[in-house]
Amino acid sequence: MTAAAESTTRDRLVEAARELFWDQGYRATGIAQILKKAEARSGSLYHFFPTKEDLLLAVLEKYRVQLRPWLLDPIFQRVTDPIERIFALLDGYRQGLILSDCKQGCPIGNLALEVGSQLPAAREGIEENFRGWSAGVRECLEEASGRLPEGADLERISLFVLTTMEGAVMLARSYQSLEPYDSAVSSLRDYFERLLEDGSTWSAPKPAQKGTRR
Amino acid sequence: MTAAAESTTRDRLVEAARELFWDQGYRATGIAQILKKAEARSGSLYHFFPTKEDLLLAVLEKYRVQLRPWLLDPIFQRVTDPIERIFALLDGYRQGLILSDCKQGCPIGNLALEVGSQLPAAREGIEENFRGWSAGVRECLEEASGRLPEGADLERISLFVLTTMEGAVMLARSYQSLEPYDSAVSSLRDYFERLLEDGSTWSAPKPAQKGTRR
DNA sequence: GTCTATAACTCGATAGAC
DNA sequence: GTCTATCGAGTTATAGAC
Repeated sequence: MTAAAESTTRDRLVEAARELFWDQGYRATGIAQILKKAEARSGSLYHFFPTKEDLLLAVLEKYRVQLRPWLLDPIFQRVTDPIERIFALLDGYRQGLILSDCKQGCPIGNLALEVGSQLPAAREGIEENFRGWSAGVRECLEEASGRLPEGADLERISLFVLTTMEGAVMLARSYQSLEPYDSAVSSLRDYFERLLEDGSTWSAPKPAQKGTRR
Repeated sequence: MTAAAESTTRDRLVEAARELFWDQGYRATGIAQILKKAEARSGSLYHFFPTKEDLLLAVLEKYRVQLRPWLLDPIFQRVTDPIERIFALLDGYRQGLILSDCKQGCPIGNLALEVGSQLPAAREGIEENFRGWSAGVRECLEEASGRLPEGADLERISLFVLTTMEGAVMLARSYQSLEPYDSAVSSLRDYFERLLEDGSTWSAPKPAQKGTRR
């Protein structure tokens, strides 16, 4: 096993499964479809993954490992203000909705509702992903803690950001519209402004997105 | 019709499908399973519903029709304060999580992520259900509008409540714990308290707030 | 590790008698 | 409107050669 970047059969299988599970869901994706996309044969797949569920676990592990380098780090590098980092993260999901015409949402959230209650090992992988995501938000909050009310429950707020994102993505997909997403983010922004106003020098909120505002 | 509700085959099929879709999801539920639970044969099912998707649409229609008499009205009757009605509604979902050991969530939310992007007719039924739910919340907000900041965007807040509920249920199931649910509801409560105690005008995010004093 | 072939089963849906 | 019988396709997974 070298550290080189050549795509192994295993990698192609996991990546193909990742994309298809995201597009169609876990059950709606057949093994045959994964094999075709990965340009592999069933013998290879079952050599690496005894069952389809094991493949799902590998997908969740990939998400977990790539969370920082692929999702958080690029945003944290581009945006410096810790609070704006949170909203930049949310804007990333907004871009995903735009690119998919509001059809694709959060891959972890999809799996959470589809298989989270039925496949215990997968549920754990999902929980780990959520914990990693909210930990990223929490770091932002800690950096901005001076501007937040003293004693603010940062863990609670970071969970609230995740809650809002997942709920908002669900509604955007269900309404086939960005409106409920923008609406929810605006509400979250409003909440943050009311939090920040409490103690602080924080001023001039950025012109977020043009949601449904009256 | 006697007072004792005699269940028609059609009703039993829809109810069996509703429960199974809620428990297991749409794809994970087989026709055979539905037939067994409903004590019916495939000839009957396909007499009423040409496809499995048509059965799903009937389930969504049932949810839509029963939303007020089964979900909203009992709560509105029991709780009078309009803001507390909203939190009583959220507490109802909490009870559902407790009863199912955090395994069952919102049946509409589940279907939204599983089939919302793939079955357009089902997506419409899901959207209708969400609209009905948030309209119920909106009525509460209108009743409490005197206590909210002037010009508050009630539509946006009602969508935010729905967003929070759906996101919170997802996290509770994923964490197998009520904690993230309670956490999110606490955050929403905090938001409402900040809105309610704000006697001044709606301070929703504005491009440039200048000299806003409270 | 990868290949082909296929087992064993379930799926949604249909046909036609009654 | 309900019954039995079943179709054809699709499913996950396996066997065994290379």
